[in-house]
Amino acid sequence: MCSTSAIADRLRTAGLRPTRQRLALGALLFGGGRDRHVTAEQLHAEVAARGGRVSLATVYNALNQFTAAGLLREVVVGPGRLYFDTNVGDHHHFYIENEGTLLDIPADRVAIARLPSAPEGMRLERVDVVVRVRR
Amino acid sequence: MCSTSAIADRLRTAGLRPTRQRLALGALLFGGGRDRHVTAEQLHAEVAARGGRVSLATVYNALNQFTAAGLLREVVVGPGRLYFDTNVGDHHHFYIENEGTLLDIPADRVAIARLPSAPEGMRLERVDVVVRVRR
DNA sequence: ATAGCTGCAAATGCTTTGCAAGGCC
DNA sequence: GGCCTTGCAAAGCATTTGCAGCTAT
Repeated sequence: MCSTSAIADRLRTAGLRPTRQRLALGALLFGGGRDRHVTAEQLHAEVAARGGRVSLATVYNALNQFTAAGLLREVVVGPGRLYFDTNVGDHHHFYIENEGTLLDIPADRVAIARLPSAPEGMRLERVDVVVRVRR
Repeated sequence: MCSTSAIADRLRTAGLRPTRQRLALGALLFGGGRDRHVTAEQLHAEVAARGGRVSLATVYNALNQFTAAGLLREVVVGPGRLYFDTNVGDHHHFYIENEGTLLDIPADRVAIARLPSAPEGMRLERVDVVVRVRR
């Protein structure tokens, strides 16, 4: 269920060539079965720790391409703190400020009532709820 | 109600010396009577447009000091997009993505039901709701 | 007088880009 | 082969910091 070929298929379906680098990153991101929140830096370190050789620029490029393809979602919690979330479904986040850690909050655990409608002529893109906590 | 001396008092109360630079910034931020959302860059340009001379570094420092003193609140909507909000009360935001504009949503226009409690041993800091829209 | 500010420029941190070399179809 | 990718290094932004000189109290 998380073989290399499954990831290759996933990339191909998204219109991305399954190169060695993208497969390595994809395996780390999607191969574990559970959802992840990573920064480019973290992912780069992980690949390196497993003996992979992918430049940081390529990690950034790949993450952006994965995001554009709908395989990932960006989560912004602070200036200069861009996370990529493998959970692209509807959900929200806890952000542990003094650790820099993100935790998913399933969409059905948060109910937003009485959200004002988007201003005149605007299309709603997404609603992000970030619950900031501190240990 | 928005004289220079009122702003000077506000700064003094916050433990900040009412210097020429902080008064100029304070007048732009708090003098208009209505709430504002600005970036350091924008505010710097505004001061310059009125003939004021304040360095960008000082604008950043002042905004951070105002925030620490509870006069402003930071709003993060994207990486490298740090806004300062003169409305320090409980409320949320519309973010118009293709304009880079923020709009306040009064707290009583949004009701968050069933928010999961903070994980074990964590103290809730704040809940940020950003409604991303696009024109 | 003196502790606190300011300005400048340099440093920092994160992310993007340009371009030549390499790899997938 | 041809076009997409990669790697490296350099550029780009937003923000912070170090330090000498200035200023409010």
